[in-house]
Amino acid sequence: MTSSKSNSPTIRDVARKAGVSVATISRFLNNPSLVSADTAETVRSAMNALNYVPLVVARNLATHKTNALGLMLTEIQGDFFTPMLKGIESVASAENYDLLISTSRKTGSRIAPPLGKHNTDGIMVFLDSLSVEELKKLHESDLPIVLIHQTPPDSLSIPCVTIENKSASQRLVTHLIEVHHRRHIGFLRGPENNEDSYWREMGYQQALNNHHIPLSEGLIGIGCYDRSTARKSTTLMIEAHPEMDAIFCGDDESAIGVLIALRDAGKKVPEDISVVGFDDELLTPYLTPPLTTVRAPTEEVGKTAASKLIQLIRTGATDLLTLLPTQLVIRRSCGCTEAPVSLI
Amino acid sequence: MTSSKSNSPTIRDVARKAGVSVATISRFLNNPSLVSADTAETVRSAMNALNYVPLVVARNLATHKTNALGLMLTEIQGDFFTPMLKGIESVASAENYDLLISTSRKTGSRIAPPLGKHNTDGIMVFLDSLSVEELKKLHESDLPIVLIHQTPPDSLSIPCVTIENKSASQRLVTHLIEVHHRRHIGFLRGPENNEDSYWREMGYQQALNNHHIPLSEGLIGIGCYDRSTARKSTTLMIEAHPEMDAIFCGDDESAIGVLIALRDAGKKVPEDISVVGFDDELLTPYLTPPLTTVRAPTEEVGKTAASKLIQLIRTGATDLLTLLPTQLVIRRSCGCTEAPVSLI
DNA sequence: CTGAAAGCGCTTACAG
DNA sequence: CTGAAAGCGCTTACAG
Repeated sequence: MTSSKSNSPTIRDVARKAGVSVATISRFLNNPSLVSADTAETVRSAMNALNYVPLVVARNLATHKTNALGLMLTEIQGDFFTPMLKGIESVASAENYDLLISTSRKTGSRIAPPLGKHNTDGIMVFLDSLSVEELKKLHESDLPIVLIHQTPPDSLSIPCVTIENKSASQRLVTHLIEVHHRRHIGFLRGPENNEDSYWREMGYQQALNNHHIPLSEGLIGIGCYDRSTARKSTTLMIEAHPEMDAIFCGDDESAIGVLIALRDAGKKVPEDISVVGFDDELLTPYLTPPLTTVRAPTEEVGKTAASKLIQLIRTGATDLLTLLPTQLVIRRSCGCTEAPVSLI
Repeated sequence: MTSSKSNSPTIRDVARKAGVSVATISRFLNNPSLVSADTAETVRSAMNALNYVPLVVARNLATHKTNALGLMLTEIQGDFFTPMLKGIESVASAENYDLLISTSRKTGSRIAPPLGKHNTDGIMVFLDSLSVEELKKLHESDLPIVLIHQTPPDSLSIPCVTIENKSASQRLVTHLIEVHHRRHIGFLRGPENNEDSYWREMGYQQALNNHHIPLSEGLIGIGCYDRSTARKSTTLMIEAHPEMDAIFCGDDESAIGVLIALRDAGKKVPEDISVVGFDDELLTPYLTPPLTTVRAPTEEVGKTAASKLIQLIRTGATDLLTLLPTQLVIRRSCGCTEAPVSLI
């Protein structure tokens, strides 16, 4: 016989059964050291007998916490998503936070935004899933926020965790120059305003500069992190610049389009032209030839973002910028001839 | 100046500002038709002026709902995960449910289970992320549950959504027999007790039976939905059964291991031996040769599971079993010689 | 159509 | 170490 209408026992039922006050039950739940050993034992068995589970929403209302972390993204897709979420979930659950996921597509005209102070203790914002205005508004509401793969807009100082793009790109392009003696190296940009792409381009420029190779606008192609744009851009570039002997793709998806365009144009990779990418997507070892690229530590990004957010929630502060290291993955599309790698 | 300590305005603040009672605000929020047009307008502008957002936990406590759907899984990984989650998220958010994700790894000794009545209106359980006992307990607590890719244990009648495995497998094996004239067809099982694998094997048997090909235990190999187990199994099988001229892999991951084992053994695919898989993972078109397989409608599974769960929550009932259709994807590893498919 | 009031199940000063 | 009581911000019969 419980006192509530629903079949779940409440803290009151446990208190009655244990012969103590609800305050004591609450203390036992939140800070067992506050109750005597005897009482603790009584409470424990009463809880077991009733199969009691505290109702989190009641606790949340009383404490003004939600114990939930939010993750905001534009779309659930792509190779990065699974490892990133895996990283986030692992630290969230280790720290006893629920994880709330939301996609920013349809922020239509609902009264409450999908994620905010009302249902979350803090949120992670992936790429530009939120407009600057929305971000500003949330930030001004004092909601703890951590940005992922995107630095904050001008005036806002919001912590950000992302990856090291420039130096890896520079090393990769340097590899093309020094090891494979490429001099006419193209670059395929990512979408407009994409920061990863920006820094990858900076690394590319730096490598060329260091080797006194002049930049050529004609060797910079438009990309969108997608295959078909890359394919078209590549076709145009090789027509205009037949001397091009390497292409650094802003990402692996583009690299796939590039490989196809080159095949169609009768160019051999890597004999005639080197192709390298960025991201190390799962399928890159299976491409023909296997793609030389840069591995981004995406799961680590997820973990770090969640950790920083929790730190921000708990202490009110955390590092403003965390740059996670990336790593060259040399396969064959650059011109190297490794022993065949086992894919298992 | 708000009445609460936190900086967020409460329903009380809005009521004061609008010069009405909190009940009216609440009504406006939940069922605007209950308030007069005039009042509605006043309330609306008061809400806007204060930038009011209802605190969901308070509402949840009052209504005894959480407005959240839970998703329970063993691990965040694999090709299926992203599309499944995408499907789930799309219907959850369309129906205004929050989505809570939890991994069952560390159900250690915490007081509350990660997902349950206390934080969720209902949950989806993927594969065997919950023990039969846990499932039973949750089900007895009257929590709405939908199983994904797994039928309920004996006594429990819990709705389930999964895919059609048997007939697709049968068609695929029939294709090997009728089109490519294979007679010594091996099968690589998935993990013990995996239902998908069980039905795939049934389809395999059925196809053989229909063509009066005797089953041979020696042609059934052990797999675990992973590459290296499949590789080892295959090596053993072809040694013992050099006459084997086709292998139906319980899944695509295994198919990768099989292809490697066959390459190492000097067998040509598909000339000497056909290889087909199941799942249609993203990288299968890039394998050598491109893999013939079966496409599972994973995003659809996610959508359907979420829809059924919501229906169950709202009406108290839904279909006990939903079987989503699958589709053959013929590429080259079976022996077919299609025109090369553009990968864009 | 609207308001006053009780209640949802917790937590947490405040006393003792 | 423990209890009584107020409060968290909503919703919802109950009256009117």
